[in-house]
Amino acid sequence: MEVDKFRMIHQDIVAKIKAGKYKPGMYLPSDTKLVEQYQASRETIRKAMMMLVDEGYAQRFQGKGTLVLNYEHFAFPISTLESYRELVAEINLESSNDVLRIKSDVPVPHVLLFENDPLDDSILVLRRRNVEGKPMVLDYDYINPAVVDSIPKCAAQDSLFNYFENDLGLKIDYAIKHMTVEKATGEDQKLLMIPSNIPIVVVRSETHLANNAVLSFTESRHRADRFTSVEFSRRRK
Amino acid sequence: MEVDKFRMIHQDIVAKIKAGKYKPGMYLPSDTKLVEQYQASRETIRKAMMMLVDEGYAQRFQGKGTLVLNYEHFAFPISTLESYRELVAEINLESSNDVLRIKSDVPVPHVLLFENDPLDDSILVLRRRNVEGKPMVLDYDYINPAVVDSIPKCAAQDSLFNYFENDLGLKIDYAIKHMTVEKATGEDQKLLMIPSNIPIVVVRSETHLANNAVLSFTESRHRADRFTSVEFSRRRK
DNA sequence: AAGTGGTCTAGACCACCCT
DNA sequence: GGGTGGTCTAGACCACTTT
Repeated sequence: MEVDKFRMIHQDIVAKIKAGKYKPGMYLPSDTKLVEQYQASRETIRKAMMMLVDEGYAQRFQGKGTLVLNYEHFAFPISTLESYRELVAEINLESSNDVLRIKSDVPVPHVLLFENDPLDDSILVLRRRNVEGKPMVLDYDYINPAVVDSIPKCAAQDSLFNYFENDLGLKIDYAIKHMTVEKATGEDQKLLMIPSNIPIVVVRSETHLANNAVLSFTESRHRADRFTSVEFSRRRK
Repeated sequence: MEVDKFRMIHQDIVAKIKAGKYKPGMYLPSDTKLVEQYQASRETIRKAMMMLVDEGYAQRFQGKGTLVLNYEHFAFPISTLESYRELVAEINLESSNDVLRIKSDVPVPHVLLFENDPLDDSILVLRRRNVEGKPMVLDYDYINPAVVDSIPKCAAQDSLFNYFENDLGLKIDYAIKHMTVEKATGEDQKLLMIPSNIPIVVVRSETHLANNAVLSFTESRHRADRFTSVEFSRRRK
């Protein structure tokens, strides 16, 4: 799948960390050794290493080496653009997906339009995410009909990200996400089966493709009492 | 300040974007032109450009050029390791800071210890952040006494980040942040002057230095009805 | 002194977009 | 075909840590 050398090296090392071949607290082989091992130039090795550092897998020390960190890679990081399926797969949670509505020609609610992006009437996909059998999240996806013709129910059932990337060949690139905490609406209470006093963590996002076109506007509504997010952040100066 | 060439170039371009010399929708000069302009090699130019891309300032298109994006750099991104002062300064909000408590030999609450990091009794700094005169956030900082001897009140009043980085010369590197939504405690209600039905966004973090030592454990408690977070996220594959 | 990572270079080849 | 960005190389010099 991966064709670039530095990506392959990165993937290989991540796999070895996950497999426990490189454990937290250990030092990775030095750049020079990796140059040997992967038959690559040092800058290529460094590119792979910098990705590990960015993701919180490792930390580099001048004169010493590259330390494997013990940051746990799980639990809903809102700033990482990953699909729900990828996330729950990583934490080994049992989860299911109810497709509650697929409807064309739906206008995008005004609150979701952060910028003045015009968008024709969208395709709305409403899904409920259940973890361990309990309703956790409502996802309202308003999809750009100029990019995607229609959504087969099985795609929504499985994973929209998968459908967009693998079936349609779209390249998802970045998103801007706004997070707030709001009171549960009547629909929240009904669909998530919660009392009115449980607040909702609302994440509204605008997802763009590599060609910068808007793919979708999404509103994710999480029951706040079960919501957790873990972020790894590096200081930028 | 900046000594590295690629950092200087990056800073220079960011400054030009902020000054409106490069506007959203415009293309930046090509790599080749920037090589000329800054008298640098192309890889050095690319390093600076990749930083812009990571931060959401720009997007690169093969065969076309580097487009300036109109992502707004403001509002509390919880995943960016920035100090409160840096953030509010960027949004031009009037804000103040009440130092409510500075106390030594305080044990770190158990909920803040994500990993099994042992830490001697810490220095607790409790502050209240007010925006436009209204209490918004309570910050409990439990600082590692092995790294920092004591906290002068004026440092807490101004900015702990500033004090650590500029006065003590510490190099802050990364943090792991956990976010949840919880009920307001009695202390929250009293200090933030809110009724009991307003929930609290709680961000618990563990901040590390460049030498990987733990600098502090922090618990930030935001009144949820005023909390907003904006994140820029790129897809990693 | 030897080994580590951090930066920078000059050059190469490729894939892509436009005219 | 000429310009753009994406990848990769081989080599250089530096700052830092360890022996």
